Amino acid sequence: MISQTAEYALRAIVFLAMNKDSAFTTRQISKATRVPSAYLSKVMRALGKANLVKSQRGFGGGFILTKAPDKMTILEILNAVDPVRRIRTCPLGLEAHGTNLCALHKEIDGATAIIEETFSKATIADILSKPTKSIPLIG
Amino acid sequence: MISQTAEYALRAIVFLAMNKDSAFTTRQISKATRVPSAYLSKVMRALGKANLVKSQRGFGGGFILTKAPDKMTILEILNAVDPVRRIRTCPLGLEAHGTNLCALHKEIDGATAIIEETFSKATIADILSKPTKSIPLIG
DNA sequence: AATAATCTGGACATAGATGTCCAATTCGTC
DNA sequence: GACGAATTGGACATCTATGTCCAGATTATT
Repeated sequence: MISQTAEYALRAIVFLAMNKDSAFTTRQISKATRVPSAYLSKVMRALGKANLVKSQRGFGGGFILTKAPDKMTILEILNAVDPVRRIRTCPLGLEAHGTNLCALHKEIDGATAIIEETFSKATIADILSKPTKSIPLIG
Repeated sequence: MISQTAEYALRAIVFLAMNKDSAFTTRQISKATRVPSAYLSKVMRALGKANLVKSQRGFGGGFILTKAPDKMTILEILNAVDPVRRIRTCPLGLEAHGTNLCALHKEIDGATAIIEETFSKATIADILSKPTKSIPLIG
C-alpha cells in the first residue's frame, strides 16, 4: 500500500508529534520507531527538504516539527518521500488517448484519488488523539 | 498505487474480456496492450495459476478467460500478481502491540481496506461498459 | 581553540521488481 | 511421425528501493 520509506517517515513524524516541544536526534528517533538509523537519516533529510521538519546540527541538535500536528496531513508526508502519482495521461502512450483515460485507467486513478482524499483529511493530530489500546509506536 | 506488474495484468485481462470468445497468444496480447511480451508471458502464468485465465499450448493455442467479465473483479487480478496486504500485526514487531494496531497503522490499514473494498466491487464488465471517449487499451 | 555531538551529502552494497532469453514440453497440421 | 506454433519453467540481466558507511560541515560545551 505505502512504501517502506513512507512507513518510516510516518513513524518518525508521529514520534516527533508525540514530543513536539523538543528536538530528537536520528538515533533517538531510530530507537523509538525501530527504523534503521542510517536509513532514517536519509528519510529525515527528505522530510527536511519538504519543510515538514527542521533540523539543528551539532551538539544538542536534532529534528523538530515545523508546524502543529493538526496542520500536518499524512498526505503531505507521503508526498515528501514517495509522492502519490495520479494518472493524467494514457499509460500506454497512445496518442489517440492522450489525456482521455480509458475506463481501466479511470478506475485505477479513481482509487488513487480516494486514497489521496483520505490521506489529505487525516492529520497527525488525529492519529495522536484516536483512542486505541496501543500507544503509537511505543509499548 | 499499483505495481507495474498489476497494471500489465489488468491490461491483459481487459483485452481478453473485450474478445472473450477466442484465445490469444502472448504475442497478440502484448501487441494490443503494449506490454513487453517476454514479461507478459510471466504475468500470464501468474494469472493462470490464480485460475483467472486458462491456457492452451501448441498451434492455435493461447489464453482465454476462465469466467465471465462480470464475475471477475479487479481485486482478484491484483491479488493474483501483487496481493493487497492488510496490516494485521504491529509492523514494528512490538510484542506488546501484537494484534492491536496503533492509530497510525489503523489509519494506513483503513486506507488499504478502502482500496480493497473499491476494487472488490469493480468488475471487468464494469470497465468494458463504462462510457468513455477512449476505447480501453486500443486506439 | 579544542572537542564531541550532530546533521549533510554522497558513495557504495544489497534486495526485490522488472525485463530478457532459452531449453523443454505440448499440441495441431501435414 | 515430423514440423512449427505455442505455453512452461527457470536462468540470467538490469533497474529501483532499501540499507550502510564515511568524510565534511555545523554547533554547544569546556
